[in-house]
Amino acid sequence: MNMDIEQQMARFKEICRNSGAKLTHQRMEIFREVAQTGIHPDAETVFKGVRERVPSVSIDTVYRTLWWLRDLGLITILGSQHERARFDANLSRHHHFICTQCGLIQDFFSDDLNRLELPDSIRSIGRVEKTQVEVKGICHECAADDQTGAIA
Amino acid sequence: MNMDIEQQMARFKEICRNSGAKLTHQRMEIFREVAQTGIHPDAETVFKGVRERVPSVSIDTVYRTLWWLRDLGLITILGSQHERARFDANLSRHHHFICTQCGLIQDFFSDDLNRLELPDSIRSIGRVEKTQVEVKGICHECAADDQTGAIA
DNA sequence: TTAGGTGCAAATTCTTTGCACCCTG
DNA sequence: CAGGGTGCAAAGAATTTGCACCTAA
Repeated sequence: MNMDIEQQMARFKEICRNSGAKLTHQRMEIFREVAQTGIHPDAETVFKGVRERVPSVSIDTVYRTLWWLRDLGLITILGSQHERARFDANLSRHHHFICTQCGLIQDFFSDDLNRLELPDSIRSIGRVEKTQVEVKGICHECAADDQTGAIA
Repeated sequence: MNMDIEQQMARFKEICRNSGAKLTHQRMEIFREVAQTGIHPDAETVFKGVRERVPSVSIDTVYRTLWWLRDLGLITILGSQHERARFDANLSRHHHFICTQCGLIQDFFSDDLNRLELPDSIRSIGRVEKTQVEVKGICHECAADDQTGAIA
């Protein structure tokens, strides 16, 4: 189901090299930490784990590296992005489209999606209270902005 | 699809009264602000909106009220909870079970869910890059802790 | 060698808390 | 009138930044 850790490390090294970035000890250990755990750690947790192997590592390097890994597409971030809490008063059954560029969260509705069947394996994890589909992508407005040729 | 705003306000007032809490001007306007917008605002955005109508309101009241509204079940919070960014190196297709009590995020897999059909309405929002199912609930460990009778 | 990367410490930004005063019930 | 709720200001977290030194290539 998941890539072998050494396979992931190899892929990481290759992408890193290709991007022209330096392959430092810290970067390798930070990526390894995220890749080898299944717990979806936050920055602090990654930091503590890496520090066991690289005692001199600093929290700001962990942050810088995590965002850099995201930019390279080697890791993803849960939630809308690396964003603050956002609130929703719509209690009716709905789903979310999240623009990964501007942070827009747009509701959408679908009876089909409301009827989703979850796999049995869920029961071994816990009691389900709510199921929602989360779609990530680029909203039309951001797509247009990109074309209009902003700085990039 | 969505409750009418005045209907929502009425429901809010009732739940508020039933809970024994006071129905203050601030609380009403903060709830109204979240309920009347579709943009899933963050705390700062709610604050700015409410301040137009209640200039004296303070940001800490907004935070306190938002968490209180969540506790009453009148609003929900997007993302795992009101939590920090969390990272994921598993790039293969998977879905998440999120425990709303302890913050556990557990991956699960399902070919059926991978084959989800999104409604056409999605196309009017933007270009889809990734679709994931997010299941929220209480994990077995938390459920067990609750029984063992902690403080509550 | 040398440009990018790191660690440190300080700055920001976001969120929470203590406390005196205020207002709903 | 009483007790919960609010605003203020200050404290605490979480995250980012400037800068001098370090190190992979």
